[in-house]
Amino acid sequence: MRSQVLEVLTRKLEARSALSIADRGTLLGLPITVRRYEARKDIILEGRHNNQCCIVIEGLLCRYKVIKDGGRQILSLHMPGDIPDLQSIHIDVMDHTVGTISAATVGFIPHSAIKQALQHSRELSRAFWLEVLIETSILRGWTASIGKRSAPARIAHFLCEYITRMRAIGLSDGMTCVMPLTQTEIGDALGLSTVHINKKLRELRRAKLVELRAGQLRVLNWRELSDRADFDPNYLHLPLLKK
Amino acid sequence: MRSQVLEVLTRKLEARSALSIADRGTLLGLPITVRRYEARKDIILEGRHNNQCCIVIEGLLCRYKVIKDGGRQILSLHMPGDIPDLQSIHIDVMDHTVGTISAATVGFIPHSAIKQALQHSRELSRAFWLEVLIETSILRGWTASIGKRSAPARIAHFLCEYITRMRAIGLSDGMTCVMPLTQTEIGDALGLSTVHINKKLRELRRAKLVELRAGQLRVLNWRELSDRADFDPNYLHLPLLKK
DNA sequence: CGACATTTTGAGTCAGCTCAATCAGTGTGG
DNA sequence: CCACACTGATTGAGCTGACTCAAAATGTCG
Repeated sequence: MRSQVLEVLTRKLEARSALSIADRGTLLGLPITVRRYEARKDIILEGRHNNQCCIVIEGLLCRYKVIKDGGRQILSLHMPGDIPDLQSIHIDVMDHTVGTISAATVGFIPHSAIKQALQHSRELSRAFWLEVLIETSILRGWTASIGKRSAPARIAHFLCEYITRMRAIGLSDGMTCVMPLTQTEIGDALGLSTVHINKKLRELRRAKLVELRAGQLRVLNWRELSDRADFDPNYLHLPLLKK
Repeated sequence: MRSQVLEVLTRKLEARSALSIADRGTLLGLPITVRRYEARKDIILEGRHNNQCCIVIEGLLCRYKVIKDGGRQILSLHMPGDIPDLQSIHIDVMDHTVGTISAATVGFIPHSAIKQALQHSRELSRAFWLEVLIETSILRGWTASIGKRSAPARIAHFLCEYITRMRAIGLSDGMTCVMPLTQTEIGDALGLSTVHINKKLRELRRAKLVELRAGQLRVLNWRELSDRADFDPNYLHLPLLKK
């Protein structure tokens, strides 16, 4: 059970990095505490200190900031295998909150254990670095999208990115996947109002590009959708994405 | 001359991390090539590979992405001591472009030399990590600002952040500093049009909060400006900023 | 079935955009 | 020293994408 949990992390890292048997062993030997969270619960609050990292086992997490008079801005989504607060190893005060979108199973690993593991393996250290750097690249993608894309393009881009990431971890066939965000949450992620999300989503639906119902996303016309989105998966730095 | 150049980096890192004499020596021994760039020139292009990191010696750099039909989004500003493309050590293809805002002096250090230095010192490695993580934190601040703040608050926040960062590296007294961005560039950074920047900037000027002329920024009423901006410097993770 | 969350739709408003000049500062050549 | 060129700042006049408010419809779950 415990090792099944760490298996998720191992698989994630191995998708991009070549780990030795020893590295694998180190990972699987990490001390981990598992907790279950309901949907829409905070896990780590902005302003708090933190002496462990959380890793998504199952479900969807997000990071967000609350802006005065402006509601909240979701900054990232985190899927199984992700470590949303890896930065807390070196930065002691959280500058944002980590919470759940859907109900989720989350593992906690003490900083001390992670630091020790990283000191013992150069390759493991590189693998963790890489995950952080790719997350940052995705964040840059979001920033550019929010800053410069029209609402329809922004929504289309979001959907393309979401399903591409889900596919990369084996949770989608590239056409269909689970999508637990409400329209309000999509708005919080894209810097748009709920009502506007709804209206533009309807247009995408009417144009037979996507379906989004009951927490299921289905892409009907990838070509056209990714075209409207100006979607280029380069920034996701995926390993062997044959497309 | 060469060591003066690396001095900028050393000072930056030492502001946040305690480096040993040996670490200092390692830094000052890094092989570096110095180049001078004119204002508004690209240094590393999106899509390219990269086998060295650039470090800002003097002047202002930025990173940006170009969005189809949407112009460009500036993703970050880089001041002396910053290493804008540190992520290229582990990610081989650039997902954005690095270029100059003002004329700038830039140093280039081969990846191989940096990797070697980081392998030899745990503290140095931590110091470089930290710089990357803080830059990411600043990026999150931008994302939230672009996504959720009104244009006036966004501009005020940008100015607060800019002068605070300049002050942290000794290039401002907290009230005045050099500000080489044109209004178009401020717009590119904030996801706003040039015209709108101009109009909202005028309001800040009329309210006697700031002056911004001839490449000089002067804050006349910090209290009110930072209040309108909802500015909380926590996310800059500055070391000993007494404020 | 009832309570609650989420989605959908309509109507009206406004922040921020585009287009189009004009003005100001700086540099260049004669 | 002046005319010209060029870049950046400013201003005015609409226009519209996205917002807010409000209500109805639909879905979910104990």
